[in-house]
Amino acid sequence: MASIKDVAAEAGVSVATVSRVLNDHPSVSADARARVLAAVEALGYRPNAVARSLRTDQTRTLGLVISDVMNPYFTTLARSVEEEARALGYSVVIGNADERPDLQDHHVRTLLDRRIDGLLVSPTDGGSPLMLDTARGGTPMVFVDRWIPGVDVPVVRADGRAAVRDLVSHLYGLGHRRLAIIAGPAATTTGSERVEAFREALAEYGLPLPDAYTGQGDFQAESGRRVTDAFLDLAEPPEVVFAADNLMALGALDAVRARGMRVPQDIALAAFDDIPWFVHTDPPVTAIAQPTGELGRAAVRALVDMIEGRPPQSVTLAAHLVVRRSCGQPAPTPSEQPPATNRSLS
Amino acid sequence: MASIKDVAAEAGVSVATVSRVLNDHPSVSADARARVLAAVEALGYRPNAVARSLRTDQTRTLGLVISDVMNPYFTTLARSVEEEARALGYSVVIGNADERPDLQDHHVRTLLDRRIDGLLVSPTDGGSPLMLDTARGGTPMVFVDRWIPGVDVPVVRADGRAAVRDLVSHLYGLGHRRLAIIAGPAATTTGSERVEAFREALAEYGLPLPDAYTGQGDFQAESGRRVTDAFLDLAEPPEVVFAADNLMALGALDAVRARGMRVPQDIALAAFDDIPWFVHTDPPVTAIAQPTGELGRAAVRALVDMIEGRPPQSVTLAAHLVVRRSCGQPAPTPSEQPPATNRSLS
DNA sequence: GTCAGTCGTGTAAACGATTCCACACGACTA
DNA sequence: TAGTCGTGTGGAATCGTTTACACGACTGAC
Repeated sequence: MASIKDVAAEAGVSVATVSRVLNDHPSVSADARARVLAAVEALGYRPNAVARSLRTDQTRTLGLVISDVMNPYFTTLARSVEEEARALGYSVVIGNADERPDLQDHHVRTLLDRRIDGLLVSPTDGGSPLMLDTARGGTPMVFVDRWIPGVDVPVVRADGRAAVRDLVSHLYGLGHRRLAIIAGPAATTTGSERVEAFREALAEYGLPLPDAYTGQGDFQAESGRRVTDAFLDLAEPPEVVFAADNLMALGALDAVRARGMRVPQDIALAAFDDIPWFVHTDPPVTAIAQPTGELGRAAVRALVDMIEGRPPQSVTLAAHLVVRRSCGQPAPTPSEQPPATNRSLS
Repeated sequence: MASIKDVAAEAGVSVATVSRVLNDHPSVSADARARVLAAVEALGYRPNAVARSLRTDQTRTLGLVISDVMNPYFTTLARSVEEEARALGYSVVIGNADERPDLQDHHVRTLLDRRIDGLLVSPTDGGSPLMLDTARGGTPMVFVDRWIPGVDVPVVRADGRAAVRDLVSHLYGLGHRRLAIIAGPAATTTGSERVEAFREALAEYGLPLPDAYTGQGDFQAESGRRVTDAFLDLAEPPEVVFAADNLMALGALDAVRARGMRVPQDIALAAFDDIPWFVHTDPPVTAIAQPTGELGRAAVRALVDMIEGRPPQSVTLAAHLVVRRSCGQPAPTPSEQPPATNRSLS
């Protein structure tokens, strides 16, 4: 593969001049510029990004460590992150932690070794030593969706508090009184916050949230299945199950179906995180939708601000309730017609 | 950030010795090794992968260019690719082409500039000049899922021919005679092959595939919606719509629902690519399942073989039909109980 | 006609690693 | 005792860039 030296030789100039042309530095004669450009064309030369990064100490690359690629929420997030980064002249390297702290650390370490310019993380846990060191250690870093308390890093996230209150109000209005939740890992902020918001909202209606009605999940489908099974085995099962993410909702749906029971007749279901498929499940699932695309874009902007020496902004956006039929109410058909299935949620 | 020089100074040895310890080269005394390791520990030193890559001319990184991150099929593929690559000591950088040839080229170029060791591609089109040059130009490359005919690059893919025949047989058995297909872009192999297989299977049953019944989609939900709408507007609409991928099936579902019609009573639906959500849609969707995970793993193995100088193997695996209720038959309930929603399809 | 300032260019020093080569030092062997 | 060999080590070149610095040629002001 042709190097800058070959181009210099071909154009009859020094490598410095070639480099100047490539980075369009002003002081290059029109003649030299033309010759270099011709040589570049002739040789099909492309600058070696590795060498360039070594010299300039910047890679124009952002790392994004997400908790689970199989989760449509994170997939949407990744997509918007890449889009915004590309618009800003950066590329993105994604690491999938699969909700495993060890894998998360693996990716963070690999990305750091690669000398990425900045890191976007949606932590799977309360923060490994590596993560904490990285945050303190000067690497530009932004938390997105989930964050780690006590660490001085900008956070871009959605606040679901109001939407959860709306959900509880909706459920209460339908006559439900025994409400259960499938929580995410307590070590994640989204895991604990959603339970907290749910508990507070219930309290406003004078409803309790007994321990038996808070199942511990891990944001993956299997755990939703397991927890729902346990709920269904109770002497007095809940009337509603609220899954703290869409994958656990899917698991819950599995568990209910496996018993030959029906949603919402036998048990109601709601989920955090709306996704296109929820429109077409049986029944369509009532969910809390996050402005995922905007979250991703805002996170990239904050990170790039940090990298380029501008003060970064933490951002909190509102989530909102989307009512469908999984909690018992007939769908308000007009609003449910043909929502743009794919992109509309972002 | 500490460099190898700092470590050398701290340990009181030369950088050469540090490097030898790091790459566990045999000829280093136990004493020197211990001192270096201690210095590494003390300084929290991590080798700079950029510098290392420049010198060794390898990045231990694979590029994966997929057609659409929002498509669960590719998401599953990406996951298995990363897993296998990690097991083999490589990392993966994903580029999402969003079914756009220009974006695909953008990612290929970026990855090449980064000097990745090898490229895994699922091409969105018939091959841009860049793609063709890259393939011929000696960069280790493997096509996965889709490929470009006439290019001498190993291909790892699934053959859906038999499964499509099974599907048509299933549909014929249910009494359906007017079958339509939402095709993918003709420039992609999966786009044209699936139509071909469908047409051949129909021929075996003496059924035609009129032009009016072959709609042109682009593997995205919106096109499925549009094509289905057109089908439904025909004087004699088809009895079955077969979508060449899961996203277009989702769009088809949208279109049908928007008219207040029902699947399968008013029109039947089947899809290529099975995904966990199809179990829970209304109705559960009959689909052709690919061994996606195995595809990803085989592709990585082929690519790494190529990179490391071993002869790579093209691989073709079989897809199979999964019957659910969207074509009219009551589900064979036992097999449909609680299939592991998330991982089982890979 | 001299001097200061531009302008375009090239030389060479980095960046942080790996690795070839030479060499010092003991321990053998002859 | 002298020569040979093996072992561990360091010096220095190298990978492909960018960029500080120096330099020669020209311009315009005095």
